Amino acid sequence: MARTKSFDPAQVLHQAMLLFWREGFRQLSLENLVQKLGVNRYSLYQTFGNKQEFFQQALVLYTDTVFNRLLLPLQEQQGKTAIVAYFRLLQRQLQNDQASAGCMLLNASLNAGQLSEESLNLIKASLRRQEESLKKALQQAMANNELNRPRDPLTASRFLASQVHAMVLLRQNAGKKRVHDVLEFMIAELEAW
Amino acid sequence: MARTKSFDPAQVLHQAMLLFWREGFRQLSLENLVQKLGVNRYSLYQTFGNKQEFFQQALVLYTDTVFNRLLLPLQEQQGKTAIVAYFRLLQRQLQNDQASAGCMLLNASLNAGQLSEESLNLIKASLRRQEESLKKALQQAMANNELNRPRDPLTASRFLASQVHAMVLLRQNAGKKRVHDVLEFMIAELEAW
DNA sequence: TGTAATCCAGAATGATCATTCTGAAAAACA
DNA sequence: TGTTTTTCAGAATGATCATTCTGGATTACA
Repeated sequence: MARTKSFDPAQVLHQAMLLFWREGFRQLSLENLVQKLGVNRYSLYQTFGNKQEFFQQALVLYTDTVFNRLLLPLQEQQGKTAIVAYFRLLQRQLQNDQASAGCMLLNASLNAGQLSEESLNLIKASLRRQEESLKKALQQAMANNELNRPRDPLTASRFLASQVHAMVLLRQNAGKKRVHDVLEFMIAELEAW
Repeated sequence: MARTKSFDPAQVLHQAMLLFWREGFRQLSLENLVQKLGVNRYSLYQTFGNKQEFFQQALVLYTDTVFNRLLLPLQEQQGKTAIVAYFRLLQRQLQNDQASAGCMLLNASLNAGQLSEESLNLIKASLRRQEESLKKALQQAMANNELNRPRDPLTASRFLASQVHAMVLLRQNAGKKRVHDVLEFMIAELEAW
């Protein structure tokens, strides 16, 4: 009866996610998407909806496969160990080439005016989850007497989240080596907490 | 002989700088500039050149009046005192309403693809100057034995510059109070160096 | 092999953008 | 007051964008 799709939607969405991640919603034109994905314009509309909806699906995929995966050490380990493991995993991820595109969530939130309400909500929820995970680990660390001096867990978790954002931002403007050195420095500071 | 301009170019450039700072090069259309500046389209072209050149002049103005002014404590004071004074001045500046637009240089560097080579050079030079100023102050601090343990001045200066960027970025996504608390936390950490 | 559904390429549409043009209004100075 | 230069408002131009349309090509199944 029906002709089959000549492309795999999941694979195309993954490629589109990498493109949206690097170029941003507004900068990446549909013309570019058609060319770089090798998929017909109209097929993209039929499969993924309009550009906003397409971006939203890419954002969800990014959150699931990149952002949340990075948070795993904070859920699998305890206290200060978990926090250091989180930064170590970040260190490894930032050495990937695609990390030079920064964080898709942060990039998107800086261009909030272009996004749908739905996308903004997803971004906010993800960043809050990051902060919450850090706060929980910090509370454990303090309960275990793992810190040299007491710190307010809420403010400290926001501080640490900011540190992560700073490293991701640095990766967008600088080379791998500089990021590696600064992040090692940061981990050393954290070990001395 | 000639009719006089009905606007003050310096004042208009200042307003344009605030707009470019908040909206970014691409997002801010000439249509918007004409409306919000209250100056005729053609007059803008005659006075400031095309959009790229207009943006470049706004960028220079920002660097002179905002970015470099923030670096003054690092040149006027010595060692650790200078660094803390720098963060304290940052704290004050970030409480201004216009600070919710973040840093024009960082915003621009994240959309590097849209900018002229000239603008990119100005941004790079400014960020390097920030790093250099911090490094000099750190070297003084270490020479004066003001730090509890030794740190590599180059990496530490890059770390501190990243801290500043993180606070500016945070200000774009969060309210004044949260920024204030996290920055106070950061200064307390720095005092314990 | 015929048919029916879906795919696809490129053109068409309408919006927005940066830039330039045109022609009339304004104002400084003689 | 008249001349001359610049200002200014809005239209014109040409590019790019998201989205939709059209008409033929493709392919699964009967």
